Amino acid sequence: MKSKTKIYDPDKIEGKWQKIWERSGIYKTKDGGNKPKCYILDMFPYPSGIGLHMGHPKGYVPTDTYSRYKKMNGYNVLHPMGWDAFGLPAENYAIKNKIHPAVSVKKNIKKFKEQLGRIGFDYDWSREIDTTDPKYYKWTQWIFLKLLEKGLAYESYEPINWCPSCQTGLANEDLDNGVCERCGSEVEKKPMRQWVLRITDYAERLLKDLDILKWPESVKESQRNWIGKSEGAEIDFKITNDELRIKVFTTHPETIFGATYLVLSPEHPLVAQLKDKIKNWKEVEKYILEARQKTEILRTAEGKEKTGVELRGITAINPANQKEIPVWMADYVLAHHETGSIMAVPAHDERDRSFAEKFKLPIVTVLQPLVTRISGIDAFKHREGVSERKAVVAVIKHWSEDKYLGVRWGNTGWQGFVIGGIENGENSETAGMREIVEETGYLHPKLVGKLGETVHARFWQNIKRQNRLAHFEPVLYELVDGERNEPTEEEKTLHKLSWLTPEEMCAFITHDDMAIIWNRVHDGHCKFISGCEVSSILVNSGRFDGLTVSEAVEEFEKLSLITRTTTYKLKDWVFSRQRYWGEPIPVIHCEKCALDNPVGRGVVPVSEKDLPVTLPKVKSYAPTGTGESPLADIKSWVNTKCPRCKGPGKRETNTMPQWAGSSWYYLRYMDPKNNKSLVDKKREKYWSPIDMYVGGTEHATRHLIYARFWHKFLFDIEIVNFEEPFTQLKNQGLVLAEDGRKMSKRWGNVIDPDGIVKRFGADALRVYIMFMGPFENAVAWQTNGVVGTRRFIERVWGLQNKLADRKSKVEESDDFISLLNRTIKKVGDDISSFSFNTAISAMMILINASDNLPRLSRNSFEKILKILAPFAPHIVEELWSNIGGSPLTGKRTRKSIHLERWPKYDESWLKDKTIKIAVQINGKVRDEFSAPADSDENILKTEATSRRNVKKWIDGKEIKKTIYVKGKLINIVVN
RNA sequence: GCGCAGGUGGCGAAAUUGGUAGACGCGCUAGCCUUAGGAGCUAGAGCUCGCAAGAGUGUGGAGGUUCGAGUCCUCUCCUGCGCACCA
Repeated sequence: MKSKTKIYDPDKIEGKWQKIWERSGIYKTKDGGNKPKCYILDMFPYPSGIGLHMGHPKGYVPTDTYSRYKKMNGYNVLHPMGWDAFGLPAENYAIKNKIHPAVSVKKNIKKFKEQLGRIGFDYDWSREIDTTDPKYYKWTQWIFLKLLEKGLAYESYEPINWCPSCQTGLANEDLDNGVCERCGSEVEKKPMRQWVLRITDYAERLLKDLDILKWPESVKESQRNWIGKSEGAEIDFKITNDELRIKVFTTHPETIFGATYLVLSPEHPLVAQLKDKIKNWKEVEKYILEARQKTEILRTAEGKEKTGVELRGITAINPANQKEIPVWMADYVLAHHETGSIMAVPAHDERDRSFAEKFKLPIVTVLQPLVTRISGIDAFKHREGVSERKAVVAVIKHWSEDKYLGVRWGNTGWQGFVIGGIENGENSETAGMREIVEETGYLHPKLVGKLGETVHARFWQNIKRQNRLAHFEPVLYELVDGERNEPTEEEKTLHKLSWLTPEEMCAFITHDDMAIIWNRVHDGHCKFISGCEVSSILVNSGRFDGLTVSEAVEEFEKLSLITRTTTYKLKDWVFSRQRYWGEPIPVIHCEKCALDNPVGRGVVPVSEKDLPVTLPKVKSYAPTGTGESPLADIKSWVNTKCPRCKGPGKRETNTMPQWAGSSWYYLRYMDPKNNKSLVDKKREKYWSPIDMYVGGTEHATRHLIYARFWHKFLFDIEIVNFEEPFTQLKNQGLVLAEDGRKMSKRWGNVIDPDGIVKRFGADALRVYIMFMGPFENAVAWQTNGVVGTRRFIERVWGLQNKLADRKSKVEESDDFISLLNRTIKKVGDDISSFSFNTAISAMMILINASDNLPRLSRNSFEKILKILAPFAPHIVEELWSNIGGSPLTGKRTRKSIHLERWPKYDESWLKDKTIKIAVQINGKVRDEFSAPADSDENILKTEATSRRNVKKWIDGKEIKKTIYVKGKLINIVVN
């Protein structure tokens, strides 16, 4: 009999094992072998001076558990960690405190590593990387050289986003509603030289390959939005009496005949060229200046009220109908979007309509709905001829109630409104009057008005055995009174009439053409009905009238009226920053080479053997504000030899953005020490792609799109063997403060992981983080919750006192053994599906049950420790080692529990021996009883009906049927 | 406005995918015990009525399908996230 074990002291045992693990190297990963590989990656942290925050373990602890589980299941797991250490905070800290960023970064990394170490992760630290290490950024620069070589990096002089506070240019991705996402300053447009990466060349692939990724739908959707593909056409509008043309982009080229005016954005370059011709230049100039002063936010925040000014003296020719149309300027047209100019089709575009209405511009309808019956007896037969007919559709309102007349055509089952042909000499209104009297017998219809555009319908007329194309003119009438001629018997069988409320009418209508008309009367709630196909055909479009949208677009294209194009919202990646703390862009500017080759502007790449171009020491890290980085001041560094002509050259002084190093870091972990290549081909082939990538949602459109872009490029130049870097992605939820707000210094509600580890131990913290809610959920921190998981951990600790002696046999109940087996299965399944919270809940149930046993067998205890090992690695290692000693020698005879195999469960124990059957009467639970698992259905039913609690519900009633759900319940249906 | 997630006790949440709603944990209540602690043990608890047995009711709301609905269908309301005068 063992003596009582000492008190659980996480402080002691956790530190002890962390040291032993590190010394023994049990977490070192081999590159290769017979085991299947599994690459599990956490998004690496930016090592800020504040140290670890709760968000880090929220993501890192679950992947660590997942990693340990995979290892125990025979996988060769790569689970590395490193530092994304370039970036503004370190630089700003340097400016303020005059400490070189490299120094503070080193200090921060040390702190981060210690803090991570205290939580007990299984990282292979021999593969640690740091993006600011020249040995690392040599390869970041190398990738840039390759991009340059392939024409994917270029210098541009277009105006870019400039943050006046951070004193640097920014990419579109770095803006948050027009504001610098880092400091919140209003961003300006500033023309300056910059390096840009041609990410747009990859737009289509970046979009298409999203389909093969196992990523959260929301992240994929964000990326689709960001790429912003739109298919349409470009159309040139010639300016009247001028050689100049206005190019517009539209997603609806079929509406070209409806383009009644053009609109330029205030920034449109053509405006300057047209200045002399514009008669109201003063007014236009004022508008331009006003627009320039408004920020983008202001412009859009003003809502839907549109402003604009006509360019008097300028007109354009609509190439479709040669009509002269006015040209306007308005800020609802955005300069940076597509061509910065539009053809306005007010009849079919909401924005254009409100603009046209405000400024009294013509509105020409060029599309009308076409409904084709595609199923049922009246389905349109595409191969047969068509006879056309004009008809009126009369919607008739009741004289005193809010009801409308529904007509059912007795012989066809068709339900809708009064319909009749329009005869010679009639218009739709008069034809409708006549039809109402003829068809319904009501004598006093009053015309209310037409109901909008013609609705076309194609269907098969079964009685006449022919296709019909009907042009329905909808007209609304109201009856003055109910006076009526009694209809003939024939009429009565032909047309069954009923007065219907608007809701009833929706349900009554059988075809979409009628639904479209009804929606014009009764605003919009009528759903379209299956069996019909709704499309549009052209009208008011000259000889193209009657064509479908796709037919028209095809025709226009043939005539070169339009040029079909696909555009993307994604813009090329502005890649240079006028700051110090980043990778130097490895090129040299040479004036002599510029003369030899004006196209290349004298940009000469640093030769590969001279990489890395290291950051020099500077006196001042502060940005110069001139649009040049602080590097420009270091003459000894800037002035160098041109690698091509050996003449004098100047180094590029811009640096790369923070996203550069993180766009490929996952490859370096595979082969972190390689100084011959970025990554060894064999190793890359072995480890790629990443099987599980975990991080926060804030990287949905930047890091994840940049990294995919670089990866695809590296695939193209055959550095990597697979098109996508991260096959599976998961986002951990936020940790909110106890008050439900974000944790922030400002609110004083920050809980730091270190403090929790000190008070409760790393194992309790780990278990709590995973237990607090589903992995992806944002959940509020509760320190009391950690108390709960600490209690759980201590209960596990206490189990060693129940441990039976090696020699003595222990009888554990069937129930317990069954529970143990089921828990092994459930915990494994749950880890695989990232359902850590339910895995822990299952283990709690098991531990509670173990706690209630008088004695626990060694075998069971070991299994319990093993399934707990991925969650609470320290305590299980301690307990494992406690029971590992031989009672004779006292020597430790076993290796770490983390090198053990995941226990197997026994299928035969997963089934219950006895089952609990619930008895329902009409679906309500009234009783329950236990029975052997193999009980016959009839015996169970007999038992159920004979029970007292059941009898009182069924006595005197007729049992209509009895449903038995195997092993679960019996439902008795009575009336 | 468009798209994507979600709405279940006082709280975090479960629910084998159509079969006993609320497992597990926090908090709470009562009792016990003690080395007075952020401790342990036992019991209780969705809500309403009731001393209780029990009955009614209950997964944002309204309908529907079904012997049976948190789960499926229709409509609707609310919350979070992304995009947004996107041509």
